[in-house]
Amino acid sequence: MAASPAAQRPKRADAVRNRELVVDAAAAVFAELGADTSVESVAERAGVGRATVYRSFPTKEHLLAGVAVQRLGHIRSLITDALAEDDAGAAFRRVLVQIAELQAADRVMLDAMRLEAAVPELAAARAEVHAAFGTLVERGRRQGRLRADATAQDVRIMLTGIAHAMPPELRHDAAAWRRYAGLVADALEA
Amino acid sequence: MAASPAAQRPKRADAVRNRELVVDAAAAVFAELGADTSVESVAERAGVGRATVYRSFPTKEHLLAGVAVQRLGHIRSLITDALAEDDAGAAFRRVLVQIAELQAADRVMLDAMRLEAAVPELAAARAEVHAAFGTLVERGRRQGRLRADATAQDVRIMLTGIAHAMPPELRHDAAAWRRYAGLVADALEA
Amino acid sequence: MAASPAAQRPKRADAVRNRELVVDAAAAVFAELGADTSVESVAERAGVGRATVYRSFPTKEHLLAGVAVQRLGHIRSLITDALAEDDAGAAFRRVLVQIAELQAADRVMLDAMRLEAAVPELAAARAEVHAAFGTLVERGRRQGRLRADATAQDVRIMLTGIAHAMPPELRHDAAAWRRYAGLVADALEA
Amino acid sequence: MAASPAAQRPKRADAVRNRELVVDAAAAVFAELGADTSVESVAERAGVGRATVYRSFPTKEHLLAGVAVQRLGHIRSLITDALAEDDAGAAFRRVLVQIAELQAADRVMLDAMRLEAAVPELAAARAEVHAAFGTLVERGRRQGRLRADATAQDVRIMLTGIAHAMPPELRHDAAAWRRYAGLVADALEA
DNA sequence: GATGAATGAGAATTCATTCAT
DNA sequence: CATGAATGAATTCTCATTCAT
Repeated sequence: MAASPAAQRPKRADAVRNRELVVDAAAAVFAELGADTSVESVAERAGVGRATVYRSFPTKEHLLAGVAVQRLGHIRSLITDALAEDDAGAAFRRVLVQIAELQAADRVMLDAMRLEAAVPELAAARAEVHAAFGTLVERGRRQGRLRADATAQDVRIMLTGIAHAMPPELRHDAAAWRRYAGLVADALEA
Repeated sequence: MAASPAAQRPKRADAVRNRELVVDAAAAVFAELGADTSVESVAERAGVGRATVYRSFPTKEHLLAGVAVQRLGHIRSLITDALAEDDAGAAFRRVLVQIAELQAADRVMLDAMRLEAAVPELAAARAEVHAAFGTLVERGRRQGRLRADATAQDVRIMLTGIAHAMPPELRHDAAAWRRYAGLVADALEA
Repeated sequence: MAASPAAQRPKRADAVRNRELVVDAAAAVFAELGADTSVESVAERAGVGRATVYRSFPTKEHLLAGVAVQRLGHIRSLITDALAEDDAGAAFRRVLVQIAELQAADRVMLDAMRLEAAVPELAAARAEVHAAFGTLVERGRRQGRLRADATAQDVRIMLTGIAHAMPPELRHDAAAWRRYAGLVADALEA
Repeated sequence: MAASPAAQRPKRADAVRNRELVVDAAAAVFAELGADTSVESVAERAGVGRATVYRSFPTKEHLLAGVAVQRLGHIRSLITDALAEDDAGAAFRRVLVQIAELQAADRVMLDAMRLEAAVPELAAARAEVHAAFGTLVERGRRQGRLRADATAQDVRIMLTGIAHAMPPELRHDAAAWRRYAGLVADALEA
């Protein structure tokens, strides 16, 4: 019965559409050229004026955060799916691969991770993913599939790290990604 | 046997000294504040004028490359030492830890790694380290201590990646670094 | 006798109401924060959309002029009242104080005064006030209460000037205002 | 024997010259068009690049302050001269006229006065002028030439105020300025 | 008729790099 | 040779104003 918190301003259809256009463009541009690419180029890619970007995102930082939130949402759903599985070890390994594939060809996440959580939505999204991952890792440990000291943070550090260090020619090589995800899994398994 | 004087530019003593001052300053500043810190601040730290920096390095990119070359030299010597050891497995693990410690609190290397090898010295230094690492890994494989598909590139990707993804509060935590180096070693051991 | 409907635009009741809402909001906002505050904030204060402001005022300049006209109307009525009094000297002094009080805490008028009279209503309102003041001063002179060379313009320059130069901590100090109005009167009295 | 405080960086001749060029240009431009004119136009008037302005003045605010300091220095010396005179009343009146003439055609000072004293040199210059004026007024009061409640602040408020309210067509009319300075003197004399 | 969205034109500021002393 | 000065090219962000719902 209570209105959903976001329902305060139902927002016009075109505004919503443009916001999405912008986030997608930002995701693409930042992924390709790094987070210090100009807002101008994001606007161009989105096919809107520079100022339109600023309508949806008061600051470049917010824009970056917006991209990160989107992506974290995706990751979150991957983990949720994995939690529905019985075999925690297999699920863990699969999620790693999926995330790795997601991050292929993408330089955004780490830049976004360096952001102080000045943007509340980003902090929230991070916390959610971290919690979900925590559950997944915990289950793996309890089933004896992961080493006792494995943490969600380990996963994050290693995976996002690899994503960043990946040389350009391997960025789109799914097999390579699968292999590195596997190595990480190996490192963390009991 | 002597090269023509003009071609070799024997370089005056103070020029050499200044070059070193500048590289060291750049290493320090970039490590602390990231590679997009201004050339001005590097000059200031070095105690020289801005233009003096440009005398030794025609471009900011060259400066960054200079820092990377210095660092790669250091890493190279670590590997060389390791190659003198008998136990390839132990040596490998130790080098990982050493490198990890080197990279603690340092944001330069990855930025430098992203550099296209426009600067020849950088390409050379990279190749050298890569080769040395290749030898080390190869020995480890032959001794059956590393998995058959382990490569020098794996090490680079995982280590530098972790260095970048490391959250600030762990950056200076040597124990954490040792732990992650260990995880990488675990992942690559047979 | 009735003008053609299109030419006169009899204006709907709500349109009129909105116009007033907007002028009042503009008066408040500009007084508080100066004339270079955004149209957006005026709209917000008025509780209407930005575009609604532009319906009543084709330009920000017109909006500023609107505020000035309103205020000049007020001043005008003060002078009219004064003209009904017998003692021109006392009346003059009283009006000065009243105007001073009006302008306390208000940064609009001078900004508005700098406006070229591109807006006809503003020119008209100015002329009216000027004329009324002229009459008042003239009477004072004829009664021998004001110096022979005193003009309405003197009053305007000194009063609005003081209003602008008044330091913030005195802006709301009615006693200080009364004092300065008195000084101006002293300067202009015979 | 001690080096003068400013002697820390003797500054190159061309730098000094340019700084003056810039201040003068700023004084002219701001006087003519108001303090919200772009830095660009100041640079253009000075015949230098925009960034050159920023070399001498880290901020537009500093630039404005610089202009104000220059002007306050001038005013200060006028007052100092006046203090050397015997007849405080005449001296007072003369200074008012001189200052008025100085401020003719100038919109800067008031804008500068609104500046929070974020720039220390400005605060100092203000304090100095204020103190000197205080002495002058005090002397006038003691000689019975000025009213007992006259203050340096009164002078500042009235004079700078008038400067601001002066209509454009009178801005360059020295006679008008003399007249208004006289009115202020009248207002403040015993 | 009213609104929120979109936008182009600036504005301040920073920085890598080149030049005159 | 070394330096500080100068600069043009970007970059982030703001705002008056016009448009589509």
